[in-house]
Amino acid sequence: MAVYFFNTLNRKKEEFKPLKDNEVGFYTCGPTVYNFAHIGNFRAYIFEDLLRRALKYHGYKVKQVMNLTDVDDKTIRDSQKVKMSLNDFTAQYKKAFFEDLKTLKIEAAEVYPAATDHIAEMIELIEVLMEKGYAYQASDKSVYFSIAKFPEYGKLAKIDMENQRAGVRIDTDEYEKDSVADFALWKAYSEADGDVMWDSPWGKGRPGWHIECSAMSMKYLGKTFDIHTGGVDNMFPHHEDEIAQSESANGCTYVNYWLHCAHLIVNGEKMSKSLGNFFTLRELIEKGYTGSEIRWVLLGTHYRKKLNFTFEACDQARTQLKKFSDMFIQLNKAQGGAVVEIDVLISETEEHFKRAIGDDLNISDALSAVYGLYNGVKKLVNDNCAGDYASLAKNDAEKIIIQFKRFNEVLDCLDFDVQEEIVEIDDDIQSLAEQRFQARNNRDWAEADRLRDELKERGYVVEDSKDGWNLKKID
RNA sequence: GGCGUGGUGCCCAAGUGGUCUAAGGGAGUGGUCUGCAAAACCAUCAUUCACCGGUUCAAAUCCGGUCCACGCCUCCA
Repeated sequence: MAVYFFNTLNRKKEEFKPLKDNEVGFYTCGPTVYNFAHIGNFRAYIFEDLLRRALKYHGYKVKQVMNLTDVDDKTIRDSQKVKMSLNDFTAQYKKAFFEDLKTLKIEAAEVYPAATDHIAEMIELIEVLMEKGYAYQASDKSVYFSIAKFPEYGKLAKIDMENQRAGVRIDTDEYEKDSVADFALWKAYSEADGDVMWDSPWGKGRPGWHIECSAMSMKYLGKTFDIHTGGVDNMFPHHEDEIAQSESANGCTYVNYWLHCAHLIVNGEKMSKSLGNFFTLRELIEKGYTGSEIRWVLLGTHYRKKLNFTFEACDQARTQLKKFSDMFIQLNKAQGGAVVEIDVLISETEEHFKRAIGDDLNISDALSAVYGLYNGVKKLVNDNCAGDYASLAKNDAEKIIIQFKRFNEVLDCLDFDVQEEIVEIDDDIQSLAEQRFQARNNRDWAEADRLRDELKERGYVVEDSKDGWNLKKID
């Protein structure tokens, strides 16, 4: 089954053809480790996780590389603020990042190269650019890439440098450059960098931002590779600069497919600290949401569409995921002999799902396939088993669960091991419920309702069932 | 100023020339069940796709214009 992606390079959906038959190499711009990642960041990482799982679902072997930017203005600035070494400072956020990935069940990439471990590779690449005449050292000792030497500059972001607003980015430091848009490959050491510096053929300093991605992707994926992803904001200048550097140095296409995800907004507004709508994953977990619920929300909107994050959506996620868990609990009870025609439903929804995620990661359509199975199963059980899952044949129930697990290879939000809620309940609550049960049996409705209200006040909801009652704690 | 994206029911959200009187979810409504509830289940829920024109046998989907929202052009995913 063919896979299609919307390629930013020409703004069209294209059939995906990897360099190697069965293997896909892709590079995803990772975090700058100067703080806890926020949900906007995770929108991008979830998108990339969906990409890798969709590729695997379609039978590809994947090699994903995600960089960790552990040296730049922000990491240096903030490590100095707290008087920590750059390494110690970034180490704590790297650790936090990996913990967060686990919370959101984002699959581990094959390689997580850190910029500071690849200074030598970056220097090597800059040397090639110097030799080939694409780079120059300015009077401020920094090394810049000359975009005038790369006529295709702007092809990704569709930016025509002639028409750009002149002046906005010129500050006093930048007069050294031949052209304002030239970007730094190597930044000469300045006092503000403290003890952060490396030796290079151009003197002490540190790498520019863009060069790490070019150097590290080349090392782990080759000079040309299949897919490169990131947030839309990375399109320009970051990815444009990567293309310029890499293609100038290597003389070949850098990346075949560029995929960019749209931003996340919160309650319709851009997420920002001043609006008070800025959330890290950790804050949401503290509010009581689970990783699966947040994953479901972040996964649920197509990656090229702005995702409006709301608490309402998180609550909906809880409701939706619970529906699936409830069905799994029921399916696990199957032990009857009723055989239902399940195979067609399974193969249809499987095909639907696979086609959808292969169609530029159309998650909405894919989820409709999942609900197709869900609703189809309910209908079969209603029609053939009078709604009683216990009378369903165990073998059929297992087939259904296997298919949901198959979907879960991509979604990874469904929980198959939920037990029916057994709440630890105090004896006095238990006895209130008991008394109410007795009152009901005695048809003393007034007393029964009074006891129900009392239980409610104490935080429990009573649900009557055929042969007794259930107590549920109110959240 | 330049470039780009998007406006689909109460909310979220697919569909991008005919199977669309528009998928799916949430909420709502009606019903079954129940002493009443809750839960569960069943049913129902846009002749319409921001607006105005045009192309076409046929448009939510293509073209032009208008309005609105947003992003990038300032190392923020």
